[in-house]
Amino acid sequence: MAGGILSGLNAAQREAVTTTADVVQVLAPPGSGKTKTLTARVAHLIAERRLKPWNIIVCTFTVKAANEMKERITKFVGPDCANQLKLGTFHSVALRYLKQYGQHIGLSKDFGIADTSDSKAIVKRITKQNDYTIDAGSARGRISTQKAKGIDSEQFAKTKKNVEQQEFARVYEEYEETLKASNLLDYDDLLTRCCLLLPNVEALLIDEYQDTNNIQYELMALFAQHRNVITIVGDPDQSIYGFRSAEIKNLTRMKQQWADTLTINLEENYRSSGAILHAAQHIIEQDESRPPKKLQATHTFGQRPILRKLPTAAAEADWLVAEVKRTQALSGGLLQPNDFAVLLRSAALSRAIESALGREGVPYRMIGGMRFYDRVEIKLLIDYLRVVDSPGNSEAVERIANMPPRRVGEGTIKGLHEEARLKGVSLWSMVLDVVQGRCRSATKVNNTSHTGLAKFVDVIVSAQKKLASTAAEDTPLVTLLQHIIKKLNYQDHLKKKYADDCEARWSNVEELIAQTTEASDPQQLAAMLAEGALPTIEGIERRTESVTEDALSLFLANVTLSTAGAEKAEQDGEKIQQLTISTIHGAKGLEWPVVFIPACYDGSIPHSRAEDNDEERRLLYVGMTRAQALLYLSSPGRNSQREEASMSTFLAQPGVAAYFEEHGPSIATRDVQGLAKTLGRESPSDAVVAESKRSLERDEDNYWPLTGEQPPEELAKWDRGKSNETAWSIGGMRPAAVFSTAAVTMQQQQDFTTASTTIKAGFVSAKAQYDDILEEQRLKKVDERAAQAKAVADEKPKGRKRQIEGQGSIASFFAKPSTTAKKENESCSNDVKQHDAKRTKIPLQELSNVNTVASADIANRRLMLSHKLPSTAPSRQTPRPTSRVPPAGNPYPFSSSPPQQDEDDGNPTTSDTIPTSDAGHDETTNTMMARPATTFHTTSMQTVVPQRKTLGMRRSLKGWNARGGRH
DNA sequence: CATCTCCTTCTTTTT
DNA sequence: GAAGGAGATG
Repeated sequence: MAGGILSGLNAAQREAVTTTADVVQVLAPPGSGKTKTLTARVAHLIAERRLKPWNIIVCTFTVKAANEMKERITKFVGPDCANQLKLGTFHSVALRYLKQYGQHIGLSKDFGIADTSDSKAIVKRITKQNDYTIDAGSARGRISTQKAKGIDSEQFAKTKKNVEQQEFARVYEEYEETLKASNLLDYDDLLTRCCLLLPNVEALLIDEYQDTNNIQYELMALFAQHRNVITIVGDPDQSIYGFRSAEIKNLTRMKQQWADTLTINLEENYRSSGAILHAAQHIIEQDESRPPKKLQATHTFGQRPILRKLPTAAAEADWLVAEVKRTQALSGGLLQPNDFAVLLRSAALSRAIESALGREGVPYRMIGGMRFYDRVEIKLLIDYLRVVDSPGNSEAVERIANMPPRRVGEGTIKGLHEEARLKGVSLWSMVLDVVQGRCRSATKVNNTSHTGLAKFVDVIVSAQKKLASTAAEDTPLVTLLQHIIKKLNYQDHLKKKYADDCEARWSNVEELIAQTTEASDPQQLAAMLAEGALPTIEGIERRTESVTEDALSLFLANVTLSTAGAEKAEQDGEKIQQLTISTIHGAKGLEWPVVFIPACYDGSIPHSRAEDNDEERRLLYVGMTRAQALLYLSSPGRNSQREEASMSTFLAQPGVAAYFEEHGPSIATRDVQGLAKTLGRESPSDAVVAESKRSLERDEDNYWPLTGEQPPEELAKWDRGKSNETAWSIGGMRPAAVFSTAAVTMQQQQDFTTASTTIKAGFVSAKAQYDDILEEQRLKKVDERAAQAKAVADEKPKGRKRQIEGQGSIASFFAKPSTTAKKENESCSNDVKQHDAKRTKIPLQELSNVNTVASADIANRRLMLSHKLPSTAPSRQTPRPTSRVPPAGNPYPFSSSPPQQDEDDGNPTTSDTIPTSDAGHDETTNTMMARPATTFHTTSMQTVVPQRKTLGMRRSLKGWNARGGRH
């Protein structure tokens, strides 16, 4: 077993996995096997240290990372064991504790989670009502910041200084009051409240530790306080969540608090080609305040990354798509759409690219950006469900009371809401009173409004009845949703309101139905409840509700905490090959063979509103280091609003250009072999390459001038107006040159006429000629740099350094339990004192006692339910063949392993291979909290739009095409 | 009083 | 493309 856990790990990784030190910091730069190390450590703790999985917490920052983590751990320990881990995002782990034990800190079990729109609406109402001058948006941000620091509204009010701060203090207080009245917790509350619970476990592991904020740090200390077994992995260079109050300082803070912290540095990169790594390294080293760090490439130098100038955002998108097709063809199918990712600073930049992809028929999917649940047509239905679940949520009630329109106006609703607030009741009960004539409202409600409200009440009440009367076996969630949809005449409403794209919107609704269907599946349902449930603790009461109600509120909680966007599509059980578009933030922890980072202009990266340019630089670094074999950066001379844009300062620095090519690679046979090696794949035969090459219009990146100007063909197009014939098809280039006198343009012109035959532009032939020499020089440079880096590193104790053993200042935080032995099933003393009245302690004793009993129970139940799990588990007893079995072909090498291990075979069937860049797809198979949110799309996407090539969920292509055509 | 339509403005990153 | 405002219409 141990051999299995450790196989494929290098010395430093092994040390991190097996160390007996309790507190471990693993500093893991990009591609150094961070996740692999963390998952192996979990497996080790279970297998060797005999920790019980339910006493281990694994925290990640994103749902995606949680899913991937779970999948990988499952490979080590099997699904049953993996399911018992408390694994998830900080927020979801906290949620589980709160749902279970929240009553001990005065939370009712059915609290809801306030999403962004709730918070926004609340703050806005407060500022408007009181005529505060403070901006609602920034106030919201400040509240979050305060909470992340652990400062509650009372505390803040005490320290208030100037008038402005007093005003903010009032907003903060009122905001908190409103949440309380509505029985809501916001995202930050999940963490702060969980801190009051003082949960206790045996081991805690945290991924992407550099992104923790103060509250999360506190939570970490609390989770771990009993045993102090903490393993974190992180990398200060990849800290990109400062806007969410992440504190890189938490790394040193941790070392101070636990003086015996063992620090392990991972220093080998198994992901990227040397050329990419060097370029990225050069960028990150522009930050002089950053301590120098060693990062050794293990791959060959490969292709230099590309830094390309294009005239406009639209041209950039066209060029990008052309490069995708070109590299795909020239690699002879070595690269598939799945291998490509477009990473963006902000989601809004995707439009031009989506439309270009759509035009060219390249299938793609979008991660991040507009979330599925945030789409108006979906959000509305979710709001209905939320109100059915907890009518006390006045924000949701206000949003849906007149939606679809029932002739109840803004004035009426706002009036009632205000009146309700003054009376200290919920808007819902106010509305109910008015409709049922129980009391007269001060607000005038005319007849039409009254009937409108009555209709609204009817929808909710009848839905509630439906929910109460539906047995668990009867798929309560779908039934409920269907009921609401019917009552609202929802399809008609969509038709009326969104005449032009109502089909797309309706298909989203069908998607939602499909999701709730999945979530209503008795197995899923039971699993969801089991996952959510922590072991029952004797003597501590747990409110039990009806299964159906539990299911609804859990479903809604998952919706709020999930980032699910448009996801995978399958056809005939095969996953469709798709290019990925993602924000850089959303791409953290992932990797692709080919990465494009377009829109590298000032104002985008670094973003014009960014406060911390160093963080923006790190963001670029994170983006660049996602690439394995090919990396393209580009910048348009004009942004999408046609304003002038200049190259990102990070890339315009002197010296940077040396790390980049100015245009896409020629991709000769040798290059294809190089790519294949970096990716650990089989190199295609020359014949195959030659064949696929034939489909190409041009086999070099020589259409767009390197200067970033428009090519003559484009000018000719402009000249001719809206002809949709392509320039080359009519040989109409004669007059075009007149528009430009630039030599480059002329050359392009020449080159262009012959590009499809033999003559190449100058830069191409030059490149071909000197290729070998260059490669040699590069390799030399790599060695030099490596030597330099080594010299620097050697000044300090090499690699990891061990710090003094001994007890630090843990006591400064909380009392340490008397027993510290780590024997299994140890029943520790009952007398963990409760000296902090504010905190409800859940002594470990209870957890472990109960766990030993309840766990068997849970294990059994899970055994039964575990078939939903992917067949990626090591077991051979593959469950029923689902369409989710990973495709047999085309996986990616497990990039974070030392190369020698899988050097000789890029063979998909090795247990060490994993479809890495496919992570999004594989989300389906994960059910961390039986997350229906990420388990959809397999069904309806294909039934609804089976024919479409573009499977991205944006529905705006029409508009853009129309606009594009107008030029 | 409610609704519709047309207009402008603004779009960072995530739980 | 979405949210918010203004102004006309029902």
